[in-house]
Amino acid sequence: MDQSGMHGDRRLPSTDAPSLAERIRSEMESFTPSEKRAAHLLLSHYPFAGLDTVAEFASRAGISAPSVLRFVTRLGFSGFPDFQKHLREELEAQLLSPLAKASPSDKGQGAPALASFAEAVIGNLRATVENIAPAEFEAVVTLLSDPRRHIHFTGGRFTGALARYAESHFRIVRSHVDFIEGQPALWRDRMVEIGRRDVIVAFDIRRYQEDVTALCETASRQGATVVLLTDPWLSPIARVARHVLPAHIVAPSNWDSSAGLLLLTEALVASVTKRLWDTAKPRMEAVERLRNERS
Amino acid sequence: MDQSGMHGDRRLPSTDAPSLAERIRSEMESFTPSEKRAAHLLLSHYPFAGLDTVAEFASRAGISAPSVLRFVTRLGFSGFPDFQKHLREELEAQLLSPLAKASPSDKGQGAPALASFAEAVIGNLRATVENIAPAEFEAVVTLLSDPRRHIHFTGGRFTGALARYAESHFRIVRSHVDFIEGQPALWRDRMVEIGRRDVIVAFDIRRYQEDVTALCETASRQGATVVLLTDPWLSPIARVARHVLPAHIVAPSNWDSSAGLLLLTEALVASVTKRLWDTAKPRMEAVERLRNERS
DNA sequence: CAGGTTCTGAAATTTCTGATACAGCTTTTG
DNA sequence: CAAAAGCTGTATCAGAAATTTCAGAACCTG
Repeated sequence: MDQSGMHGDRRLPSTDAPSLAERIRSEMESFTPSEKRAAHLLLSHYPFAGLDTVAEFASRAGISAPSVLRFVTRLGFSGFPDFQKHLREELEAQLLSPLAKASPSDKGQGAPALASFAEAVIGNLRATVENIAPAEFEAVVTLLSDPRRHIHFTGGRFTGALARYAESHFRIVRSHVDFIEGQPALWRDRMVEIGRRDVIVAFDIRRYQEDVTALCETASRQGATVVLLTDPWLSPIARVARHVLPAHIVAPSNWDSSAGLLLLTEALVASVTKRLWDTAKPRMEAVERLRNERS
Repeated sequence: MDQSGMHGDRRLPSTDAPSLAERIRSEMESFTPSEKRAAHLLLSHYPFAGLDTVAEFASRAGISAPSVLRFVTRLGFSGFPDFQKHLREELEAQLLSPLAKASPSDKGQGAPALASFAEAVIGNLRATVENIAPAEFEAVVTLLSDPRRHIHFTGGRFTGALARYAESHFRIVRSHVDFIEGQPALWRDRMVEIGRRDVIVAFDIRRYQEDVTALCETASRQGATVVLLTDPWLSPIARVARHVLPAHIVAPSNWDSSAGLLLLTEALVASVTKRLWDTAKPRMEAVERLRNERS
C-alpha cells in the first residue's frame, strides 16, 4: 500500500549547492578522530553549533581549539570567521527558500541503504499509528497505570528484547513489574501465582512462537488480562487477548522491522509515566539515588 | 555536561516569543535617526544582518560602530555578543519548530498522545539518517560482515535490550556473535580472550553508564575495534570508538526514545544480511530446520 | 619493538572586535 | 538668534578571540 518509486517527486532545484553538511558527511571517513567529533557536533546541531566561538565549539565537541581550527581549514576555509560566514550565508539562503528544507539526500545513486530503509520504517510508523484506535491505546495505558495490577512482559526470540526494553522502563515507573522468559520450562512454575490481578504484555510477530502463545493461553485461563503487541496479521494470542495493538513490520530487508512495536512501547511508557507522575517521580528519584550511591 | 532531574526539559526560547523583530517595529518611532537606519537594515535582512561584526553592520547601515552599539544597548542587551546570542537562539528555535508544528491537534490529550509521540519519533529518525555519513555506515557494515571477526554486543540498562535485539539477529546471519552483560563482574574474565580480531558494538545513550565505558576501554586497550551507537552528545566511549553512529533521542516524554538506535540496528542487520547472503541463506535455513525439529 | 609519521592540546602570539571618551555637529527651544 | 540638549563620528583602548608554535602522545609500519 505504499509507494513504487519511493516518494518519487521532489523538486531538485534547491541550490545545487553541495551544502557543507553534505560534504562533511561524504568526507567523514577521511577525518581524524577529533575532526570526526567536531563534524558530529556540527551536524547534530547544524549549523548553529558552528556560530559560536571557537572555544565554545571546541568545548562542546570535547576537543581543543586548535583541532577545531584544523577542522575548518581542512574543509577549505581560510579561517574560522570565513567558515562562520559560509554557515550564515547558507542558512540565509536556505531560510529564504522554504521548500529547500527537504532532505537533499536522494542525490546519490542507489547507495542510501540507510535512507531508504528509514523511509520504509517511517511509513510503518505512520501506518501503525493510523490503524490503532485511540481508545484502545488509552485503555492499555489505563490498565498499565493501575498500581494494584502486576505486570509481566514477555516475547519471542526477537521480540523478547522489546519486552525487556519495556520492562526496564516500567520497572522504574511503578512496582510489580517483571520479565518472563519465553521458554515454558522457565515459566511453568511461576504460573501458579498468576491470577486475575495480573497483566501479561506479550510481544509476538510472525513466525509466531508456540511457547509464547502457550504462556498467554495459560495465563488467560487463570484469569489474567492479556495485552498483545503484534503484526497486522495478528498472532494467535489475539484470541485470548483483551487488547491488541498491531504494528506494521514490513521492511526492505530479509527481516521484519520492530520499530512500530518499539514506538508503541515507548508511547505507552511515556503515557503511563505521565499518568502516574505523582508516584513515579519519587520512585525515579529514589532509583537515581541508589544508582549514584553505588559508585 | 548534562542535566539535573531526569533531563525532562530542554531549554529553548520556547513559546511566547515576542520576537525581537516585532519589538523593534513597535519601538521604531522612538529611535534616533541612526538607530532607525540600524533597525531598518536589521529588519530587512532579519536576523542575518545582525550576525556579522559590528563594523560590518555599521558599514552596511551607513552609520558608525558606536551607533550600532548604542542601538543594541537601547534594546536592552548588555552588549553586541549578547545581542547576537539572542538572534541565534531565536533563529534556532524558529528553525526547529516545524517539527513541533506537525501536530496541530494538541487540544485534548486522548488520541494525540500516540500520534504526536509518533511524529516526534519520526522526526528523530529523519534527523538521525541525515546526520550519518553513508560512508561511516557502510564502513560498519563491512566490519560486521567480516566472517573472521568476532562480534560482541553490549549496552546499558535500557539500551542493553537493543544490544540483545541486535545479537539475536546477527547470531542467525553469521557465526562468532554474542552478547556481553554490562556488569564488570560478568565480563572481566571474558576479556582475556578479546583481541584484535574482536569487534565490540556498544549501545550507550545519556546517563552514560560507567561500566559499559569501562568495558569498551578495556577491550579497546586490548586491540578490539569498538563501534558505538549513541546520542548526538556522544557517550565517552566515543573516545575509543573506531566508528560512531549517533541517533537523535529526544521525545515528548520523561524518557529518551531509542527508535533511532533501533533503526540503525535494523538497517545494519539488513545490509549485513544482504552482503553475506551466500553464507547467510544456508545458515538461516539450517536454523529454521533445527527449530522445527524440536516440535 | 624501533623509527617515523600523524595527531593532538597547552601555551604563546597575533589579530581583530567590541567598547569608550571626547569633540564636533545638528536640532531644539526660549 | 543664541544657548542647551541631544546625536553622531573619530580616535583610541582593553580585552577577547583566532591563530601559530611546539612538544608530547598515539599510531602505524616495517
